[in-house]
Amino acid sequence: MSSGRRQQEHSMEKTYQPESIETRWYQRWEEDGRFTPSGEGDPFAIMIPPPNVTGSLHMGHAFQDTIMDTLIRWRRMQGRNTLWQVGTDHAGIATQMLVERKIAAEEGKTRHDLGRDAFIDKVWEWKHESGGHITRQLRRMGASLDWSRERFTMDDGFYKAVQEVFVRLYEEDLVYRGKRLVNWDPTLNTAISDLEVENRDQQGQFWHFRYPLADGVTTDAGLDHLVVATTRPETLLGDSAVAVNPKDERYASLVGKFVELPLVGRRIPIVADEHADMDKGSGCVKITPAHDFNDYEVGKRAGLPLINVFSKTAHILESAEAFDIQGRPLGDIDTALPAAYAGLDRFAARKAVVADMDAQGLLEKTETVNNTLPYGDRSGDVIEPLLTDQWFVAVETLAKPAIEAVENGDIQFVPKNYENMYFSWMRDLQDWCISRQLWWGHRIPAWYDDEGNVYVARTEAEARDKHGIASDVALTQDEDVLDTWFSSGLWTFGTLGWPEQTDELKTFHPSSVLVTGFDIIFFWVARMIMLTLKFTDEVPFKTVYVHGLVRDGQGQKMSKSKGNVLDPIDLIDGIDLEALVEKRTGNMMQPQKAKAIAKATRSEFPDGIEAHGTDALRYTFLSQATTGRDIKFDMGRLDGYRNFCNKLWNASRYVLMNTEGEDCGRHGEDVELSLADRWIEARLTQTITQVTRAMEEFRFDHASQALYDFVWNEYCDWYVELSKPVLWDESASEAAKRGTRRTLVRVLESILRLAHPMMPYISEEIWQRVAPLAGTLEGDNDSLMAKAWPLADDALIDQDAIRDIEWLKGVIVAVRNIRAEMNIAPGKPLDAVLTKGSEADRTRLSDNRLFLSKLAKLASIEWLEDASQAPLSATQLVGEMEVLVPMADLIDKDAELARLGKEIDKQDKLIMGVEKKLANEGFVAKAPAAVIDKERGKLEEYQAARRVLVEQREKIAAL
RNA sequence: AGGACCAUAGCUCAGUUGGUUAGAGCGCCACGUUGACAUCGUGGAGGUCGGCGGUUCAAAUCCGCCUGGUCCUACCA
Repeated sequence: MSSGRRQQEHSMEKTYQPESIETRWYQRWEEDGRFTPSGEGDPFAIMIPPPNVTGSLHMGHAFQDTIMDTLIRWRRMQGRNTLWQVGTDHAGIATQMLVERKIAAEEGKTRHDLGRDAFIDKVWEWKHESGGHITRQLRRMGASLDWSRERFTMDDGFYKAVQEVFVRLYEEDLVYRGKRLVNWDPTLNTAISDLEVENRDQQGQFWHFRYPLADGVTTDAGLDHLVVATTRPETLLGDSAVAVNPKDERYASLVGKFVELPLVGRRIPIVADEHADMDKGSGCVKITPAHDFNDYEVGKRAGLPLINVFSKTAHILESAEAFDIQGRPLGDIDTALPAAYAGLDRFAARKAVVADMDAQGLLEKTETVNNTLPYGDRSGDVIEPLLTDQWFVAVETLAKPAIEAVENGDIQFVPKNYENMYFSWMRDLQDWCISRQLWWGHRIPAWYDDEGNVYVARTEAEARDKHGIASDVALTQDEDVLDTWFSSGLWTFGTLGWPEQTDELKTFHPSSVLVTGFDIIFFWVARMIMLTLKFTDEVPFKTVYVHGLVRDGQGQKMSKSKGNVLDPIDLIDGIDLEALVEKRTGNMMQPQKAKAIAKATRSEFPDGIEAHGTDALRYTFLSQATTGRDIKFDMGRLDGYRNFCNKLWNASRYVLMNTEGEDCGRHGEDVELSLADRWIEARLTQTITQVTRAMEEFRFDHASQALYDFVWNEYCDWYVELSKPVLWDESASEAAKRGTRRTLVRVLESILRLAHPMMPYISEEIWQRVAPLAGTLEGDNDSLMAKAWPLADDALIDQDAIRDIEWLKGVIVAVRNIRAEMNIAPGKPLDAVLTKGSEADRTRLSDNRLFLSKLAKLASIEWLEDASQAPLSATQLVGEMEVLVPMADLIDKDAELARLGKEIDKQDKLIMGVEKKLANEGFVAKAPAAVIDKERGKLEEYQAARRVLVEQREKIAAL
């Protein structure tokens, strides 16, 4: 039998020590192949949003992975054929930049120094070196991912899938190439998508320029010029018109006339276009179709030439380039630019243009305005709209079914309001620019001959074959790579072997749930839906669970520059203060902030961060996982759930100490179940129902809360205490002891099952010790992971037991209250008397005498038939019944009178409230009978309580 | 400018279809080392549910307006 792995310490540490068990269990599960699909049951699949291959785990990942793992473990226990697909993303720009920085630092070289092939080799090298980092961290989180199926968005299979999709889209005219205005990052020298642009507010200058009218024309007001305003004077060089609103009578006579473009001397027309806003400035606007998205549209409508004046690095060209709206070069336009500007970068050119306009008396005025500027979210550089050759996906036909899939409920968002966000974006979708001028990524499968003809095919050979191109004709492949989201858009089916029709694809697609952040709905979710519907005729997933951002305790976004980043691994393992400060201040982009960050860190974490263990971290995330809103990570809760782990651990210690080596009735021996036994089974059943329902509704906060309450407030606080008198009292029968041991063990075993999806490590560790006693361990290598999720059997809900225990608790709490109020030592044995109760109360007393005296620390407890015989006592009410602790000599008369007065006032208020309600005719006439009865019941209850207090007051006053 | 979400105890948050004496954890106060646990136990204090108005017999809950906050989209020539 016991292979070394089965052997365990039989004694448990006094406090829970997560670090000693977590890694061990993860390795064991992985070795035993417990993360692979069982092949039985209904399929349940989650595809992990692939993290950047060279990244490291941040709080957002940890949160997201906890939710996915909880869902996966839960469904696995329910007997589903469960796949959690793992993989990483090549993350084009991010990874390329990272490696570029690395070789700049280490070798002082740029990627151009190395050349494309050598550079890409370096990236692969880096991938192999660092790619395991995040997957190791995922393992620390306990994520039960199927590592045997790990994928990468640039592995061979994905390469095939990407080529296939691109080629098929091209063949259906859904991918096209064209010279279009795109968001251009002059630092990275690549196009980026709208989504990668971050708009930032700032103050800018607003220059008003005079554009002289040509041919001696004057305005109605008699001026020889028009005034246009701009925040980007350098684009003047590329103006191809001035627009006025067609309804603007001031300029009606000028439409069709010309202005002479200052500095350049080009004659440009005055056109009428709705884009010009009559109420803004002069009502005239300069039109630069090659450098502004709105102007591009005006240019399209008015048939204007596109005049590009920028290089790819946003420097002024020696002479401009002119194209028509289709991107064809135009020969008949004067493209000369003033030599003085050639080679200036855009900001220097701006200064120069302003200065020159001013010098010529053409600068009417300068204002300071607030405006927003587009920045590249990777480079931080100002984005320039630039005319370049790019590949696009025509999204209109793809968007339609993608919208319908959500409309008709094939895909559901949780929470639902994100559907609106999705619709509003999808209804107004621009064609998706998918080419990037990068080296790291899927190279576009298009080849060109010397004449510039393009051939799209899966391989060069196929291109030659298909188009009959002789082998002596040189073909060169497109230099560009595809947007990372193009390949990750294929994630749900690409990971399952598409384009092959694999068994996995048939079994696990569509996947069940996508767990993702709202910030990625446009980037990823929408594109996945479009591409997946197109190529599989299936939705990629049935449910999208959208979670919020993990922020710090103050609600700030976590960022390196703010110095408020928490590393999930540090929360698990702990970190000392110096290491934490170093981590937060080392290697900063803005070193001047280091001092303040170090100070803030020292004050927030004077002793560093203690180890909390993975389960406590997971539980914290789950308890804070309110759907769809950001979470402020609460260190206090993390401590609290670490304590919860310890509580569970110690309750288990108690159970083991009292059951190991004892008869727990696991072979069907006779048992006698106590009231407490029946009660805890009933409450367990209710808890199973609650937790299961919460999981079904994705309310992990409710699930974790229900379990926490049950474990701490019911099982530990009451049931364990109630088990002690039975186990430790000599008079209890063997059958009763056996019944209690069996219940202790069985309920704990069920608790561990309920806890497992949320807290996999501690539950497994304890389960291994408890399962033999419960008789649920099957074989040496058994695991809680493989056990069934508990089913609620409503027949076990014994309402009488629940009522009786509530009564018992009531009496015990009443005595404790008396102790506290009278300032009596907790350990001092008291005599108690019950009176004014019903027959049922009397029976309960005789049935529970033992429990009452033990838990309330009573020397005696008696039933008094005639309440008028009661000695002077401290009194508490349990329903109608009074709990009395005789104590004539101990009462502080004045203090007690004051206290009773306050209590009576309190009851008076309650009584008045209810009486008022009942006196309200509208209420009596319209409220449902049940509500009215309830109010009447309350009234009686309050009045009874008041009577007791008044009697008591009279007695004491008479002393 | 349009839209979304949020505002409940000192802090972080629950509060299902309107009917509770409005809850939990942490923190705070008092007492306490009884044989699972001081990462603990017992008891307690603390909220006019952001403001105003409306619907209703009844509003933390539904509606409108306002204030404050977070975010998204668009625009800023």
